[in-house]
Amino acid sequence: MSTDVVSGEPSRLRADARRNRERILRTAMRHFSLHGINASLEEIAREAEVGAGTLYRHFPSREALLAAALEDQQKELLACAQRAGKLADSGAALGAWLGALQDYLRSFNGLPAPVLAAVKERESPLCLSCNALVSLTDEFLVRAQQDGRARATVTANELFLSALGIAWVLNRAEACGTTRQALEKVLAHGYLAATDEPPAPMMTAPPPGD
Amino acid sequence: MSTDVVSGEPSRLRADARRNRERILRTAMRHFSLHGINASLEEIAREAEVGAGTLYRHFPSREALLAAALEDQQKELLACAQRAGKLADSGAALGAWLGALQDYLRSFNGLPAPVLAAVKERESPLCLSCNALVSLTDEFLVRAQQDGRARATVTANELFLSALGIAWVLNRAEACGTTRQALEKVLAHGYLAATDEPPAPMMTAPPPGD
DNA sequence: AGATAAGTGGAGACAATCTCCGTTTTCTGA
DNA sequence: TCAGAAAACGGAGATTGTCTCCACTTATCT
Repeated sequence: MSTDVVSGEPSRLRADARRNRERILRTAMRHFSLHGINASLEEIAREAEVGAGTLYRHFPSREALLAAALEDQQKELLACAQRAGKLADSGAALGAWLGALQDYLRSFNGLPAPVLAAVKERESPLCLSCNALVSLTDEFLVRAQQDGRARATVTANELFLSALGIAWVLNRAEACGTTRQALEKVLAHGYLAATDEPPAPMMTAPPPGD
Repeated sequence: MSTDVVSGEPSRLRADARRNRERILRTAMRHFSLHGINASLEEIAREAEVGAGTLYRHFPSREALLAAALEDQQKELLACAQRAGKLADSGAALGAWLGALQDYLRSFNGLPAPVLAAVKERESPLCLSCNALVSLTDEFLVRAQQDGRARATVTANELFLSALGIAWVLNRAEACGTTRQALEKVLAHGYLAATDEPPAPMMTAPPPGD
């Protein structure tokens, strides 16, 4: 928000304030990467050489700081979405998007929790970007559904939340006997055998030749 | 552990110790139910009218207290497993088990987190029961796989972790646009259309007429 | 009843969050 | 260029929570 490097906004912040904000942000990114989203704010303030009050004035809550610290990764994610959107195969596009989402959710350890919280609490600083994530998921999903590549009864919300759940597990459980690929595959195909029961009263799947 | 009401163990605990343990446990169950697994231990001690030291001697960690407070629910879960095991339809049995698991994981708000942690940390007081949960999942899954009801490439670990992920989401997101049934369905069938691609190099799918 | 081992409780060390307000720094325009 | 006003700073301290330590109390055994 407030001051993008690129956007020409002159930033009404005083020079020292802008400097401090930047220091805090840089330090926060390091600490969140290193120690997860629960990194000590006190510690961040100390290392950025500002008082606690300064940190809290710039970023009134952990989530506000988190949101600011995630800006880069969000841009990266949007770029991935752009690329995925250009894939001809809508099923592959959806897969690519979900993969990118997993990457994003791994930016900081424990990130899925505040993201999930932001989905419901509409006042969260993360809320804006979260809604965007659900919307994007919706776009990819709908396109895949129109091509008969995704089940028609799945909603974007369900899919997004499931992806969040997987990300949460992987955040803590990687190398505990499972891989990201394995869980993504379960999410894609389910655990039931394909022949078990027609899951949706969907229109006859078109033959592979478009 | 230590003293089951039923098992005849005379309990080497002194009378006052046993009394205190019981008070703590009862209070803890209330607080965990009310405020989730992060309920203040200090508060629990105060309300149980014991010193902090007493609480920590009986239950050296939050997880130890949690494990003790969950004994009842675990019994209930095992009973469910018994019942599910008697179902003739192995697919339905697996579904019933996963449902019971969801119920269990909703005993206290936030429970999936320590359960997941316990899966990897082998010293956790919750570890024992967690391993049992994975084993049970395995039994149900294998049976369903033998009947061709579950995909052969899914492992119990993957399925259990996925269920944990869903439980985690539901713990916090129910009424945020999704229901438990919806997420369970996604887990069961996946998000891809059934015709998309044979998910496993499995033996030729039998024609719909069994 | 008296000895002794088991158990108690709460003071206190420590860590983290967040607020408040006296002080310092920047900005502005005369 | 230099006040004066406004903006921002920082850190002390209130608060809450976890966990330990040990002087004291209480149950148990003989």
